[in-house]
Amino acid sequence: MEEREEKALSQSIEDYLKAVYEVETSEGKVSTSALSEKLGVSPASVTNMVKKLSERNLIAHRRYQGVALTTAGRKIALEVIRHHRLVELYLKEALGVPWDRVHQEAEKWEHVLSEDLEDRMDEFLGYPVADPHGSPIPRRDGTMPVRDCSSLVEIEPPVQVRVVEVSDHDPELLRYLGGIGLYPETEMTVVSREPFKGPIVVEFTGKEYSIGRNAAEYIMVEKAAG
Amino acid sequence: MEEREEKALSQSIEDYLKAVYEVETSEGKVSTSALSEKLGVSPASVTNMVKKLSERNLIAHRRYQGVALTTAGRKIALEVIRHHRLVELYLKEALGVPWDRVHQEAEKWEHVLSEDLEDRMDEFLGYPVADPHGSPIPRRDGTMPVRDCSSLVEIEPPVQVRVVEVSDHDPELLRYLGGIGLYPETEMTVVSREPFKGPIVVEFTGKEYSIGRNAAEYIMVEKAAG
DNA sequence: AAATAAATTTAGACACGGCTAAAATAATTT
DNA sequence: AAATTATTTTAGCCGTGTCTAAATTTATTT
Repeated sequence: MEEREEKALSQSIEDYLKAVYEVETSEGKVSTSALSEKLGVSPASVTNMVKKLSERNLIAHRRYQGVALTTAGRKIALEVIRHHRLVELYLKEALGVPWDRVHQEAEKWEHVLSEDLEDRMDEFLGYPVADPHGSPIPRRDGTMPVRDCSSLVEIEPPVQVRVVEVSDHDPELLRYLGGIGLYPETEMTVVSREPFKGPIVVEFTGKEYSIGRNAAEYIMVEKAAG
Repeated sequence: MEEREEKALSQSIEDYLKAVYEVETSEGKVSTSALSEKLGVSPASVTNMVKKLSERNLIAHRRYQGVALTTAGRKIALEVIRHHRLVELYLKEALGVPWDRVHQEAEKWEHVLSEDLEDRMDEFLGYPVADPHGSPIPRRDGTMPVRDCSSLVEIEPPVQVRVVEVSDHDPELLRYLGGIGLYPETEMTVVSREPFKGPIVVEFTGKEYSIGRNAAEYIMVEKAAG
């Protein structure tokens, strides 16, 4: 019986919380400048908003030291991400939107999806655990599936791997990978890793492909046939 | 080569233009207070916004006299309404959302639907001409299908009619009508119209129903088997 | 036609979420 | 350790879209 108001959150607030979660996950620390870059706003705007979110107890802020999500903030971030990833998969499965475009659409849809429609999409999709890029979909209870995978650049060839996830940060990369048929679930052999930051050579469906380090960095894999 | 900027319109602006269109259609004249009521904002706010829309040449405004859409404004209003109605039908057909709830969801979705997704939904639905309540869906070219129908209260019994449209302004009414199986396309006989503002008696699927004037007012029909 | 009532507009304020420029703090060089 | 650079915060401004209270115009009574 405290001040549980369940007040509607603005799209901006949802975007900030999601960004904090994502930076927290990929960088560990969440600096003002990292958020500024991620959200495409000025550092001053971030500081401004951080103050508000911290007054609302959605994040914790130590001046000049960066921010971290509170439990309440993390819950909301995960809800937004769940919406985002469910929508991505829904758009691909139900409406045939190509995987390099679902992200952009989901950025808007994630903010207008009711719980009822979330459930309907979830059911339609058969309670999926990952979006079209292989990113895990947070569960309804606000927990995130944990996985064990590593970047393709860290793999010691030769070995058999399965693609788990591909970063969706660059549509161009997605089109390239889609073009050669490399998706999550694809099983392939890592043939070699060329020296001097050369490409990683992989083989699947009978063909060999040379994948540059830049691209390989964004491909997460796990050892196949464990 | 004038000042065609294709600037993104805010959700508020879209809501105002849609409201002007709807009031224009149902009342003829569009007063500040009618918009105020429809949009749930104060009359002063309406005047304020009207000024901006009129500077943008989306509506024409004569002080103290009301507003009217310009060609540009009408085009946008119809695009928003097309989105709204396509989404309503899509939610019902693809996700099984009951017809008394699609309106509320569509109010949010209409503002985030890309042209690409509009087309995909349109195709999925087989290029429909009406939403779940029977309201006509504006065409892509910005024209509105014209129809010839009248309110059930104006019908002289006895006569055979087909339901064309049911107002979606009240979810309660929709649940009631859905409960007795009265939807657009339903064919029925208007049996009698009781005097002293009594109910209209109709018959379909072998049963008779007494429909109060209040409800009947919101049911649009056309003569069947023309 | 004058008085009253209703509708509309103006004036001024506010919350939100952005911005730039300048000040404060932290990190890195030299 | 002092100086320089980079990061973060503060201060103050702006546009959007809302509000209330007061003034104005139009409509309706009497």
